[in-house]
Amino acid sequence: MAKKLKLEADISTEEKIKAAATTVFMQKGYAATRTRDIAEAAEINLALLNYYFRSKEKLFEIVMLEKVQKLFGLIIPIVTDETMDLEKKIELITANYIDMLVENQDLPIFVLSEIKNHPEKFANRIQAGSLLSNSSFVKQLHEKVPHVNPIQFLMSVIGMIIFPFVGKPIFQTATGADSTMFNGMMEERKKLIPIWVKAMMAAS
Amino acid sequence: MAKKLKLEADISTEEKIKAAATTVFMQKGYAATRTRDIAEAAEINLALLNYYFRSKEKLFEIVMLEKVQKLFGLIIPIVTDETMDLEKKIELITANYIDMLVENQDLPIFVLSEIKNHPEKFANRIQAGSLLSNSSFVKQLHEKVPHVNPIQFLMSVIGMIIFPFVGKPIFQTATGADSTMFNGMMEERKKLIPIWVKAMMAAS
DNA sequence: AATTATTTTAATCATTTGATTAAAATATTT
DNA sequence: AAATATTTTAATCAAATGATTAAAATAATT
Repeated sequence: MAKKLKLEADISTEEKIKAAATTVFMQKGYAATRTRDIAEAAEINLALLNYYFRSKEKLFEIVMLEKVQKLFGLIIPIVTDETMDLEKKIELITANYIDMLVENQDLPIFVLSEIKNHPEKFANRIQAGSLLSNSSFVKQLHEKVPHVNPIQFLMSVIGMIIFPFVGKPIFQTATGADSTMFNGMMEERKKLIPIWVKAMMAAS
Repeated sequence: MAKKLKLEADISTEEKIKAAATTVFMQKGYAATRTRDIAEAAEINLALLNYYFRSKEKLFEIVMLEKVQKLFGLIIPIVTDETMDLEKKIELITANYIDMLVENQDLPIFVLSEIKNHPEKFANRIQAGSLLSNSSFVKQLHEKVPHVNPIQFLMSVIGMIIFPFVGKPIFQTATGADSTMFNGMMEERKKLIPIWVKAMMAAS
């Protein structure tokens, strides 16, 4: 066997396990994942997983927090920006989200489903909620359309962006679209959704 | 113990197990569900579950097919209707879906997540796809807005309707809304979404 | 009422699974 | 090079889990 410098080995082994855990957890969900699946994917002995991460649950929490961050972190700096105008924010949220989701298509269903299965652990810990509610984005929406609850728009925009990825198994078989076609449609949505949202605001 | 007529016992016990299985599967998902959880919820001996349904997987398939039917069955008769006009269809789909989802809030995340976890078993078996693609609803969309892929509208409408329920754990903590407030917002969406979709079509 | 068929139970299996332990291998420090 | 610390492995545990079996209880039929 080849010699390994300590630090390199440390990072490499630990990261290898975490990367494998990320892959397997995202694909199968927490409950259906066996620690042996992760060990096999990481090409390490099962005991090493517990040596580095103590338990399946602890390892999962690390993966999960990273994915929650990835799913919700994107939107916070945009909606809280005090200088950008409303329409620009909508364009940016749409484009950034779709770009990220095209590269991480399993992310939304994984995160939303695991939050639902472990609400006591994650639901409260996500303060994206209060950040959003008090954001300048919500204020701008309220100024533009005072008689509609801004959350109604927020749900719709996020829904239009995220839902195609959540419902992909359906739409895919529904339309016989391959991945290239699906991604092409998502690309098209970066233009469509901002146009639509502006029309929605004007109509309300 | 009270006497039981054979047929009554049959239906009652079998239905009791199926009802309990539905509850537990919907709440925890397939992988996290233990057959003992179901037996306990149904107040029956564990062996009875296997006596009536052979295996956890067979029982799950029965529950799952019913739920898939519930989630997708609603939309088919409307979108395939050859006489109803486009705007009426949008109103009806929205109202019917929201009414049903308010009563079955866990349905979308359960079905979509399980389909994702067992694609080989369910994804292809759902022919809602081809029905949709060739529906008069899609034709009507294409006539009204020829230069936009009708599936783009479909994804948006379904997304606006379903996503609030999928993302409920987020929006709930996000807004501090209780269930009554959430349901009230869903009620409001029955009016908002058709207005919005009409505006979207006019703007495209 | 006696016999047969159906339903239910208690006990138990064989696997799977998360985790631990003690020893071996490797790296680091002295 | 010797001593010490860290990393990795093989073997194993205890608990959980899906499923089965044989017997008991109940219902239906003759």
